[in-house]
Amino acid sequence: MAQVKIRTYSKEKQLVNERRQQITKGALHLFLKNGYHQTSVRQIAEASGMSVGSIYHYIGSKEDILYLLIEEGLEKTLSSIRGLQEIADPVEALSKAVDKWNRSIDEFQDMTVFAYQEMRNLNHEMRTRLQEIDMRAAAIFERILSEGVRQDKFHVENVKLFAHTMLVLGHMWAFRRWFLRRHYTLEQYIQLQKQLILSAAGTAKAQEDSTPSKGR
Amino acid sequence: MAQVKIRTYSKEKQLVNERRQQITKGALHLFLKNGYHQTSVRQIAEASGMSVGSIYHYIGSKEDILYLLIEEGLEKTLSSIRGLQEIADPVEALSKAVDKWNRSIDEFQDMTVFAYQEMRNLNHEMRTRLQEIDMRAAAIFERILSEGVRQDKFHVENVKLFAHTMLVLGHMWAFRRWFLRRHYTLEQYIQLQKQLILSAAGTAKAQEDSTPSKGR
Amino acid sequence: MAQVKIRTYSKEKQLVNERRQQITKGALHLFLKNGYHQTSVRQIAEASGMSVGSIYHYIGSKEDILYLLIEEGLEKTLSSIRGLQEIADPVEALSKAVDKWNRSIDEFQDMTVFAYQEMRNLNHEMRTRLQEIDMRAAAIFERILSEGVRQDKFHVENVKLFAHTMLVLGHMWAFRRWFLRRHYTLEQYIQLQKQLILSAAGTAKAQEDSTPSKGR
Amino acid sequence: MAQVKIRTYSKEKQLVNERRQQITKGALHLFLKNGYHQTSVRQIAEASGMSVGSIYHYIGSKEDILYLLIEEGLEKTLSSIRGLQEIADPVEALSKAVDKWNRSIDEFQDMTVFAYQEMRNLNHEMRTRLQEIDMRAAAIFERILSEGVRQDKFHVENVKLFAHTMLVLGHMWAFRRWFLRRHYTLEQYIQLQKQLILSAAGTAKAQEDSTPSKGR
DNA sequence: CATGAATGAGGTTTCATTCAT
DNA sequence: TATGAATGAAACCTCATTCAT
Repeated sequence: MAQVKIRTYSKEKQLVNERRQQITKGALHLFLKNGYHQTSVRQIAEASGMSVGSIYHYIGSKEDILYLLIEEGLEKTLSSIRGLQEIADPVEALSKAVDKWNRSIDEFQDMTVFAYQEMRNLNHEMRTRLQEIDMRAAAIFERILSEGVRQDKFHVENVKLFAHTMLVLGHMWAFRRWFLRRHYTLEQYIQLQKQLILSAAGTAKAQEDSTPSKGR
Repeated sequence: MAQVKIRTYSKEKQLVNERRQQITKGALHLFLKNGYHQTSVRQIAEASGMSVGSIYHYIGSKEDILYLLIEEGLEKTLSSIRGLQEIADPVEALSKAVDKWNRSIDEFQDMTVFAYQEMRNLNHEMRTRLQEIDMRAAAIFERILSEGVRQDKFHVENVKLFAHTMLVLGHMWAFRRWFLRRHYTLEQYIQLQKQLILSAAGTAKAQEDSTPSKGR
Repeated sequence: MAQVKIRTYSKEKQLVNERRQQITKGALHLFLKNGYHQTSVRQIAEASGMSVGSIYHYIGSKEDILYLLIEEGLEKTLSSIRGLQEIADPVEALSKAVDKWNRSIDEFQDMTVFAYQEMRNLNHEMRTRLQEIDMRAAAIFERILSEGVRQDKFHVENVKLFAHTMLVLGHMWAFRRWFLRRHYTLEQYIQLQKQLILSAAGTAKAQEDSTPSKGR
Repeated sequence: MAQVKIRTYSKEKQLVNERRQQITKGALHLFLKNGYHQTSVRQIAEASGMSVGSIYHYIGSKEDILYLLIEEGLEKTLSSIRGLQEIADPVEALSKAVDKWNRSIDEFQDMTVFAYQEMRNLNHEMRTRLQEIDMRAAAIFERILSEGVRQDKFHVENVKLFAHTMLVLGHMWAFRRWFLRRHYTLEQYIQLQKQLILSAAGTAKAQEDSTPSKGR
């Protein structure tokens, strides 16, 4: 749970945050386009309108940039499903969760794929910290599912695994886009995954839902 | 569908294949452990008992090694589920497919994760070629599912997507092992995913299966 | 003989001296531990509780800090033997001089070694200025020796060289400590060098001195 | 006593030695003129007619170059006094030893000063290894002195320290050349140090020697 | 007087690939 | 066929110094 410490020579928190934003903003496009290793710090400097020296004034290493970028991406993705566990009806909550989650992944699809690919370049501590963010997303799904099970609306044997599976089915939209985009629109994908998830959760809703749309 | 052409200065097909095997075998461990970019051709040469010069005699670039390695890995993973579409009973076939697929992923988990992470370093043609292999795996699931739907054993709206989802749920065991291994054994995972898939497929079997085991 | 001029933007001599003291005090430990080149101005700023900007307010360059530091060190080392030429008996004076000199070197051994190693990084003028300090130490020995020769107590052909040799034999305790400390205590070293010097100076005292102690 | 291992990608010992010679030869002038830190590997590459890449084919780091250079210098300096302990007459042997040693130092004076200054930039193992070479020189002096003491020609209380002192008095000619060259020729210096050493060694020879020459 | 953000040249080292042997 | 020496561009990162505030 301990925060990842990133070296900076500045003591002004405000400025540090600003500049780091500037750096990650500049790096984002380059990283997504060319990958972490194929992007040089000089390029990042140029793209973010700073000098190389200044960059190292606010971060300790190139790795730190990668970390900050992914962290920010995960947090953003996560924020879309915050508060969904407050919805009273579990079926509705789950349905909305799938919806929001998939749209969020769609919005940050590049980032999502990127995270899968480049997280290996982070040290253990950083990776652990990012996995924690991931687990916070799972926890939201988990609570919805648990409530549904308690209300006997869902029949899910292992809530934790089910939650993670939902997470991954969202990610799938991003990392298998080379296939999915050829066959489905986001709307269709959401619709279909919703059915799959609800029916796997053993709810009657799944059947009703399946009639209208006709996939492709 | 066109084959990826890899440069070689040798004309003896037999020898070329042998040497390429030798190269990928040497590279495998290094790539999995340190990643593609962190592995140098010199290291690969050492590990495979060849000289750097010889390596470039049989391949055209470092990228080619990456390609060969992943291709081989995917083929191996795929081969575990070959022939399953021959099974008459779709429910049994699907159940077996999930079983085999997950065990196969488990066996090649490093390779699976690696493929997710490093495929970005391949050029378009190579990536396309590897995706085709992937689709062949999906096709097997697809045929099983289609047959089940035809026999009215499964109620799956979109067979293609369902097949891909099954693929990904297998991969998930590899790329989320940091989480899954802490909570489940492979057996438990297979059991639980089988239930999820069968129940999502709308088969009665799912309910029966769920009663005995109690997850964790 | 001209003083080395060091740039400052301040006109208050008092303050300049104070701040320079502060700087060299902060730099001392770092320079001795990590060397001149391996120490950054930022580190010095931190260690001396000043900002980088302030440092450059009172000195002109990093080189200046090196100069001030060594100058101060040499002056301190020198001050231990000041006034010894006043002693009437040349034999006693010489003996005391060796004693004091070696103890002084021992006290500032890190500084002594450091001066040998890093003086090369100073410009010609600075180096010359520091060599003058060195010669003042030699001059003290020289006067003692000359007086001894005049009184026919010493038989030294070249007084100047002998004086410098005495200086160096003191330094030796510092820059060969990796060897000397393994075999001798400071007391033993002083005792033995005293004998060597007195006997080289052709005094009878040397023989007497050599009998009691048995070195090691 | 263990050899310092220096990385190389070549297995041909002959070639490695040749190229390392080439490197150190190129570095020598630059190091002596500008110092270790002020010399870049790029400069060394140019000076030695190799590419930067090639340099790193034969050494592991810049530090290694420094080590090789100093080692070679010390060995050369040492070789001048090899075999002197074979001389039967200790007085003659010692006299010759001082002579040879000082001339050797004179020949390699830049290297000698350089070694004093830059050895701090080597790691512990390397430094230790170089000190061993130093001790081999001392051992030669030691054996001569011991033999003289056995024959009652010398009266030296601590032979080991005396030997080291002789070493240092030689070095002194190099690192105090800024002073010594102004006042003495090498011949004079040798003459005077010979007297000092012989008289400190308590031999009658010293007195005889002192009469003819008149120093300056 | 005091600060510390900003700079950009330059440091060491690595590496995929070629080519003469 | 096989070798591995050679290359040189480019990687990440540091640092003394300045100057606007």
